[in-house]
Amino acid sequence: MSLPHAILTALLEKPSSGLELTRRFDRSIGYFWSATHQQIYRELGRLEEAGYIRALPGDGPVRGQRKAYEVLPAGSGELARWVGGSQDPKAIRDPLLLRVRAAAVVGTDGLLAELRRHLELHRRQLALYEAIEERDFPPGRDSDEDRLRRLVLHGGIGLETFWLRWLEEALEEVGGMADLPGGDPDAAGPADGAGAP
Amino acid sequence: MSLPHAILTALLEKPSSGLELTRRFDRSIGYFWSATHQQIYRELGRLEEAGYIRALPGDGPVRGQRKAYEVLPAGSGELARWVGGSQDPKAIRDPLLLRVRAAAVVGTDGLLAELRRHLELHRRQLALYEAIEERDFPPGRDSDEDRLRRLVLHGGIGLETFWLRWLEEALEEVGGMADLPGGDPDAAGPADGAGAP
DNA sequence: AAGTACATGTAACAGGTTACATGATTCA
DNA sequence: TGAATCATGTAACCTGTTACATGTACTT
Repeated sequence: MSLPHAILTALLEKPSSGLELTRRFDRSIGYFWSATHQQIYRELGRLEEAGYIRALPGDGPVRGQRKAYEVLPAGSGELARWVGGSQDPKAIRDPLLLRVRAAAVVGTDGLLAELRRHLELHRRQLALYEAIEERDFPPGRDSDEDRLRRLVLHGGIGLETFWLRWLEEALEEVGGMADLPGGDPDAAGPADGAGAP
Repeated sequence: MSLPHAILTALLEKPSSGLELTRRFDRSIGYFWSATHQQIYRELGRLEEAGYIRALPGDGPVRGQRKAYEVLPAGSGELARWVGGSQDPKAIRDPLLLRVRAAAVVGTDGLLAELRRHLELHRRQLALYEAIEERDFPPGRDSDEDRLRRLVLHGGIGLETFWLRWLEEALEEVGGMADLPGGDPDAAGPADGAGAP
């Protein structure tokens, strides 16, 4: 239940049409909650029906034509409720960690190159976030709003930094293995791997 | 497309029934790829039909009765292919970061308590991972399989550590704000927040 | 008049979540 | 025999993804 709230946030920052939102979900907000244009149009319809947003007047309901939305009081109310509510953090669900675990049973063939590729991708993403911080949050300006948005950006920076460190450790470990082919069942470690308490 | 591979990995580590798998997805593998029992049974059916796994002989197709599966050669082949393949890292999609960003426009009411709650949850999770490392990976044992599994665990430890640090920063920032009520549009920062290059 | 970019949608499907249903086994 | 537990499954729904469809505005 986060996409509607992501859209409400984006529209509060600036009333927009579906396509403008789509563009902003390719950067900005999209760095922390991505969405395709199909999702956005579907959700705009629902939000309008729920009375959270409305189409700005002056636009007939024509198909190929721009239609901009703004948030209604009920919408910002719902958003504020959501911000202050309680939501457990979601469990980790990462394919790369899973692949390393699978490599322990079927071998690391091809894994090293993939780890190097990910390292490079995360380096670029980190550089991007750091450039944004320098550009959008120069020292001196620090309204509460700015501080909160910089805090979010620091989340992104921290996550990318984590991945860089982990990938460096992974490259060292996997690089030192002689391409361990199909996992030898008799040599396997604890049956349940990183198991339970 | 990761759930089938998570199941193949779990079954290669130890042939199991659906319920046993469900239990192991509540810990162990589940720390990095969670799944409910409904997902698991659905996927077991598909994997069997695809010829990747088979039910261990000796079990009639009775409803309420235990049915254990093992991985066939085609299954470990598919898993090895998947490990060595190419998959881009997924973009960040985190509700808590999104909520902080929303707080910049609708106010931080209720946020502080939620941040504290998350801090406590992540502390516990980190302690759990550290206990597992101590228990399952004592110094001395270091087969390639063990090193890979410990590497995965270090991923979990690194992620939890990141969250702890970020939440501490967040508590300091948000704690210093006088509960900033509804966002004042005129005082808002850059229209697109942490924007684009 | 044709092509391209802009803009809004529909349809079909896969993966994940929640609620419920059914049968077998054990034990009081 | 009735309740609790183990075990497997069905159904409905929501979110996210991919492919495609339709219409407008601008340029050449």
